[in-house]
Amino acid sequence: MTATIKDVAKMAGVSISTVSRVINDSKPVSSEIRQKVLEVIDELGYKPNEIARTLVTKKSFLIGVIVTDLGDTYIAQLVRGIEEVGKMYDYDILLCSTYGDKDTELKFMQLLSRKQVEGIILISDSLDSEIDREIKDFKIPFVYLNRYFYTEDFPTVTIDNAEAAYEMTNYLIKLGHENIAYVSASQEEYSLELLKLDGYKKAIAENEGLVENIFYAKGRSIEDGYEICSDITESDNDITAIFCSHDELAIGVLNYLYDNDFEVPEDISVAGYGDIKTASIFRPRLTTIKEPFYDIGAVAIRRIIKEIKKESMDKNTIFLPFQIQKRDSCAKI
Amino acid sequence: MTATIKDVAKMAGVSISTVSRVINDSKPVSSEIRQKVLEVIDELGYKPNEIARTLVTKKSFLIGVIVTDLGDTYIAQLVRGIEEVGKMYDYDILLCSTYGDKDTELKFMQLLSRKQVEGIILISDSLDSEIDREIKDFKIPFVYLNRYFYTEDFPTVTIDNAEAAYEMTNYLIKLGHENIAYVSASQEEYSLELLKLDGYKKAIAENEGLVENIFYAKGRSIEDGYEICSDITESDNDITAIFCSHDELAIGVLNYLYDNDFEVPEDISVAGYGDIKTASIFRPRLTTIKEPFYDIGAVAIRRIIKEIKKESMDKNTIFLPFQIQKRDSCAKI
DNA sequence: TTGAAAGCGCTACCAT
DNA sequence: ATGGTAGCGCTTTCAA
Repeated sequence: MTATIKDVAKMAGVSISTVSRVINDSKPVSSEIRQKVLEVIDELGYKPNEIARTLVTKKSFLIGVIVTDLGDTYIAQLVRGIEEVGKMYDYDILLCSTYGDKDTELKFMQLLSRKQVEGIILISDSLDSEIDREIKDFKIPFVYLNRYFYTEDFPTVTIDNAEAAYEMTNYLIKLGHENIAYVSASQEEYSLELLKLDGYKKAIAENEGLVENIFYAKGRSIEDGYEICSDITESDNDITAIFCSHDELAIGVLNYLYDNDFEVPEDISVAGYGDIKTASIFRPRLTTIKEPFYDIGAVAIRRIIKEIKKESMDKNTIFLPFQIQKRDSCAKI
Repeated sequence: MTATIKDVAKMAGVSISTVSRVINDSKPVSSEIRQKVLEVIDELGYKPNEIARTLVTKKSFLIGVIVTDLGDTYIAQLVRGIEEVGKMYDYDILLCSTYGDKDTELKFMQLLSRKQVEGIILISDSLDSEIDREIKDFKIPFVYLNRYFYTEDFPTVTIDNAEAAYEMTNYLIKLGHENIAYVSASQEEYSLELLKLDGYKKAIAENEGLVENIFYAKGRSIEDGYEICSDITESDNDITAIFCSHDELAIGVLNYLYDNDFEVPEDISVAGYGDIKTASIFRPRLTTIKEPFYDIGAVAIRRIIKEIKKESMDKNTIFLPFQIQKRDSCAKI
């Protein structure tokens, strides 16, 4: 079997306390003995059992991360940020995918709690009151991340969505566009869509002569964008720019335009929201709002670790800066 | 503090053994006592500490997964397969990203071993002899996954790459193409590129009158594909189809063609390899070889779990079926 | 069917 | 500076 601290102690002719001291550097040990112990450790290939260690110290150095689907590139980016910063503080990530199912979400929360994670980051599309109760019971640091809803109920990190949509709309206006369509994904309550829409409306309102052209897609997928686009091109308000509330929608729009022989940006400009990976690969490259997914993940776990270490508490919602990523899909009229 | 088995025992007026029995269903317990215990568990919100449990049972239900970068969509797909099948057997995933660094790779191997994972899946771009030694020491189930090299040294799961390239080339030939360029990523030893190239060569050789047109890109990124494409279009052998050894290269090629006013597939056909997510989103949709990444991950962890459970041993290399994914980027000449 | 107790591998406290 | 030992929360003999 694998060597334990006992084996090391025996073979080195010292007590297990001493061995513990050298591997943890917790108390002074005479250099000869330390030397000897180190040798034995090397010889035996001894590796401390972190499970046993956790049992006594209560520190698992584990953070649970529950996601809907790693296949979403923005989620993968979030997890990258979480993981990388976590590692900086010696924390490991325990990963669970729900694929949107609320029951598994809850199940994983419990599972992670039993596995003694020191914190949980939940990335999910929708809010849930059950989660609320559950997480309060655990009383471990918790952060809730998502791209679709806003909430004050949970600690979260996000960007100022209204401002972002406002700036993008203004950018389009400055480019000379007078008929700017806005494609929203839904009208649900607490939806970030509402905030984004406000930004768009505000910009339109501030510019005399401009009117709102709002379209509601069925959802927020590429297909939904594709579908709504026919409505837009067939509407009689000579639209010259389409601003979509999600990159996925924008890519659907781009695809529709491509398939129907519209030139982008010559005939029509298209802007997205998010800057998912595909946005920069696609031709034409998508002008979009860069949501700093990696950073959001990084800040989220940083927040959790701070709370674990009982350092200064951040406020519930942390806002990160965004950027208007100007690329090829938008041009002057 | 959180309730322990002791608290439950005390409050239910039974021994901890009895409580253990009811939560594990390991031995018969009279139904009244079971009832009582269950009530107390519910009241206290007791959840067994999996760490303590692991310490005695030696079963952590943890599998370590070391990846280069979750940002690669194919890796995300692999991990999805790993995670989902893992969960079916109650296994959780401990995730580590190396970003290609060999030292961290090794560090994580050790870390995971100390965290008592029951198996390790390593997804990495290159082989390493140090890993070899390390993993033999641990003697826990191990699978090595990658897209670039072949090896008999480690258990792995892959597709028949030579056959895949052979079939794709044949498909192009059947489409009427006579001057088919092949874009390879490198000429390194043990590289899968060699196998793929063999497939291409074989197909060309079997068809009288056809000649090889092989181009070597600098690497396997989108940029590399973009770059090499100018060589191809400027060569004097009237190329009508380009078969790239990676989707990323193909997308670079597509982008170059787009930027230089070539029509795909009208002027030139382009085929990829891998079927990464972007391949199906892109316009034109990329014809490519579908590597079943999700399934590869799934089979990999299945193999590990089999080994943990000491079920029948698979052979070292498991081959999965692939598919020629016919889309819009390739057409009859 | 139930309970007592040993022990998993380790840390941390108390002695010396 | 070093050793002995209790105990972390649990499972698993062994007795009763």
